[in-house]
Amino acid sequence: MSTPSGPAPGPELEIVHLLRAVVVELGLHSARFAQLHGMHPTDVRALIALMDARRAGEEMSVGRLGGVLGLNSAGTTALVDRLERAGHVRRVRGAGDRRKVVAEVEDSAVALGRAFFGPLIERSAELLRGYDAHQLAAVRDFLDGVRTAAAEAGDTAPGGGSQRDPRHRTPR
Amino acid sequence: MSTPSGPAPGPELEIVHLLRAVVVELGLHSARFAQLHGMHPTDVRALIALMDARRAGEEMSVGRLGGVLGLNSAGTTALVDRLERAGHVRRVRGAGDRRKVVAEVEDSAVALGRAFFGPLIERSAELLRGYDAHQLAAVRDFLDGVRTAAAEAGDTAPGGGSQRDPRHRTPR
DNA sequence: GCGAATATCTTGCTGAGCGAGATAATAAGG
DNA sequence: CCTTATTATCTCGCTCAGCAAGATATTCGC
Repeated sequence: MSTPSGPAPGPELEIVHLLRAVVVELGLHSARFAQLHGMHPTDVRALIALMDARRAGEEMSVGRLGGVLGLNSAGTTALVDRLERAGHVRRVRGAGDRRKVVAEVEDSAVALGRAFFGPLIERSAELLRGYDAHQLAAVRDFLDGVRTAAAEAGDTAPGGGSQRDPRHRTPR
Repeated sequence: MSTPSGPAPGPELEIVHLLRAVVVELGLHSARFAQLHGMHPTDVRALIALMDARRAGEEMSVGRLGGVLGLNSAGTTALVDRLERAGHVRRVRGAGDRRKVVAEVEDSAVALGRAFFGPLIERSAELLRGYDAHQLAAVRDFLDGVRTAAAEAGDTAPGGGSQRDPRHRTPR
């Protein structure tokens, strides 16, 4: 975000500013997780993407992972090398297409993430339990609206445009 | 966050998951801003911190900036060098303490940030205008609660502990 | 089966960030 | 006022994440 010295600090902008503060704070929390386990921010993002895929029951190939994270193939290979060396991930040849290499998170990595982020998730869920349906709907709609707005701002080409899974970024 | 394959996908966890998605999406939006202007994620974080300080009316020395971002002195010097070279920041000798070097954002950088993030901020504020006081309070309290929980999780030493302005990280 | 397309890996390089130490300015003592 | 310790920043050399280009292996169309 940024909110650079807004002239009118209305009640809405205060909340937007608060959301930005939350983003910063959660980013720092992820950084602590990374440092605690000798990982880099990108490694954490990769693990999150892999866990999301696992929960959704879909395979995450090395190439798709790179697309999600915005890395090229060389960087993605190095990333999976790091995660594999640390024992957080294992490489499995694609069942249907044997050119592909599917990255699967190890249960130990899932346990690591749960142990670190679990308390924060539980605390957040607990906060929400204190609200009625009317309020929950507001929170959900606001978050979903912001997410959609940010995603659309990326799709509707603001100049730079392509970042979403460019499969190497326009190889001529 | 991470929410690694929770066993009970209650209505609260869905919102927590949504918050994580928002964090990811806003991170990608910042990354687009960075790439659009030939900057790195750290540079964007630094500009945000500098604009926050400017709005709060306080000086941000090079050392304090490094502490906020979790960089050591060498990395911070290189960071400010980059920002200065790009014309986003200028170095000013500290008025009271002439050992310090205060980094000030140029107006052009503020304009850049406003132009890019302004629409998203405006859209978010617009969403909030559709809610009543009861709902606004829920959104505000939830965000503030999550922010506080994440910040406390960092302070109450989860093993790694010190990350918040460690002034070089405990030099023995 | 042969060539094009796809998916990953290898090689060499650029640059962000770290550790150690140099330099400059302030603060505390005598 | 001069010396010594402390604080703040900068310089140097290094490591490693990520990029570009090309090599290798597998699949698909004809």
